[in-house]
Amino acid sequence: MTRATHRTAAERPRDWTDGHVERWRPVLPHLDPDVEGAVTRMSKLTRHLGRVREQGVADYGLQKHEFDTLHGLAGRGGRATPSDLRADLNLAPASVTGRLEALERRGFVVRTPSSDDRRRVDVELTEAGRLAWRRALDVVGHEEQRLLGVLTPVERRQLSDLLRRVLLAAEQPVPEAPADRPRPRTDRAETGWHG
Amino acid sequence: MTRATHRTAAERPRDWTDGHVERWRPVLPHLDPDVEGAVTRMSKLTRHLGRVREQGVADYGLQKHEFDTLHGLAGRGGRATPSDLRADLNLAPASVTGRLEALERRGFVVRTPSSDDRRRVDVELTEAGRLAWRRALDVVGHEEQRLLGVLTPVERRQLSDLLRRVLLAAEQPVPEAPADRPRPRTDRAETGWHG
DNA sequence: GCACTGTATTTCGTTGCCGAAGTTTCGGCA
DNA sequence: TGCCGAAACTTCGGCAACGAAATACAGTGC
Repeated sequence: MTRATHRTAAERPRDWTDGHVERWRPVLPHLDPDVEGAVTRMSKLTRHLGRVREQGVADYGLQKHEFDTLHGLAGRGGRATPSDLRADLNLAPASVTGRLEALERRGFVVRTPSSDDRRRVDVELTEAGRLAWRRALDVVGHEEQRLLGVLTPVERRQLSDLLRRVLLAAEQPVPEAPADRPRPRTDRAETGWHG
Repeated sequence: MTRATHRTAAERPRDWTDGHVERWRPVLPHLDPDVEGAVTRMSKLTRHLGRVREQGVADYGLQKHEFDTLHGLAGRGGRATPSDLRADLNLAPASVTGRLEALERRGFVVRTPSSDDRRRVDVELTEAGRLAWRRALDVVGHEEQRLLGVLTPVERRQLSDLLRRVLLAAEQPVPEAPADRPRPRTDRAETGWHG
């Protein structure tokens, strides 16, 4: 397995991104192929998993965003506030309302005004909701497992660790605020990130 | 670099995803934390870069999708067909039409019916378009470089290589159809992928 | 008690994306 | 030549996401 990295470049199998980056080299010689390659692949993979999820959960009568919402809710033990979901799902507040409304119509969640803080709303997974989520659940994990399964456990750990270092940099709002530049509104784009 | 993995868990800095995965462990003990961690981080990072791009190019009067379209066009040397862009940008045909129309209104591209094959349309970057693209370009690469820059060159290569192996698996429509399960329509989700 | 600031959620209007259907053109084949 | 399936692009209808503003409430200071 790890032997693969010792192959010569000629015999190493190429993926779509290799071609993509190669096409760009002459136009933008200054960019690092490995940076571009890694970023492109992450984007592609994310999209791919999204599509698979979409079509996978469709067999259970759910749409991707519906499943994701149920999933987020289940991750909080079946009870959460819209704000929690907004944070977990990285969504605009308005979107959460829309999703919950649709799910409520289908009988997958119930919204009840919180009694202790009446600004809040408690969202709860119904039995039907939990069931739908459960049924669709396996399908989703399978593709991730299948893809990441081509790596050895050690490599998977490596990958996850490398990404963590990158993400830590991303979560750091401003690594080196030189203060000499006003640095235009980084407000929502950065602070909303952790949420 | 592997030195970092030898830190004790206690002193290794944690990112958002660590908390996320940890929250899920009790609910779904069967999933591999490294798979989940890697996938989550890629998704997060992709989203993050998207937001940064959004707000970065806004300073040049562009929206993310506008820039991306110009970028794709520039990557083809300034000339392409809608189909090319559809493939490169991973978009539905209808979306390409919409984007190009908006860009044409702004004078960034020109669409002319191809003369040799009159089903086709030639899309060409205007001087104004190329200029807008050029101006916004640096801003975009910077964040990628900043984030991936926390890794050493060797690590970046490693990351890219690991991802290539994963992506190769993704591009493989179905590696091992077990045939014991009917495996519902994988049609569009998989074949449309390379496009 | 009352204004004030901040937070939680919803409503509203707009936008981009997508799937499906439609139109024109191409290429092969009789 | 004339037909027919496939291809390239567009139009159409609908949906989900977003930003901004509105609503409702909590907590604080006076």
